[in-house]
Amino acid sequence: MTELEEAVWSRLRRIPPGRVCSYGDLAEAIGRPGSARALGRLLSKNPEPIVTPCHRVVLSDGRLGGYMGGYERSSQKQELLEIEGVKVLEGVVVDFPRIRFRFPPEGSGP
DNA sequence: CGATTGACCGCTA
DNA sequence: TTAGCGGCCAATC
Repeated sequence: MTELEEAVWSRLRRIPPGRVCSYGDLAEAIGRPGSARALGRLLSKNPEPIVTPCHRVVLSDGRLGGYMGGYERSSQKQELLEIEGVKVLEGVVVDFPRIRFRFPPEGSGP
């Protein structure tokens, strides 16, 4: 488990149910703005897809993006989100800017 | 080592 | 407004 991966999982676990963030948001939160695509690569090999809520990470325009290795399983990503109360229409998170989770500035946590 | 790949992002036509 | 395209960074070949 690399240090980068650990940083990613720990931030991911702080996103509450019913909220989502973008890959770019996550990248910024771990102090690596611009590495959104690289993070997607990491999430694609997420060892524990349920405990680590990688389904709460979507594209910056509100589209779902991939899940568990590719775009094929994004429907399952949608189901998980809807269970948490996130509405999705036509593969797009409804009202994405409003339910978007803002990561607290670094140092404000434990 | 360099080259390629991928669950992305933002600008341009 | 909607497509397309290049750039980005970390892992893999």
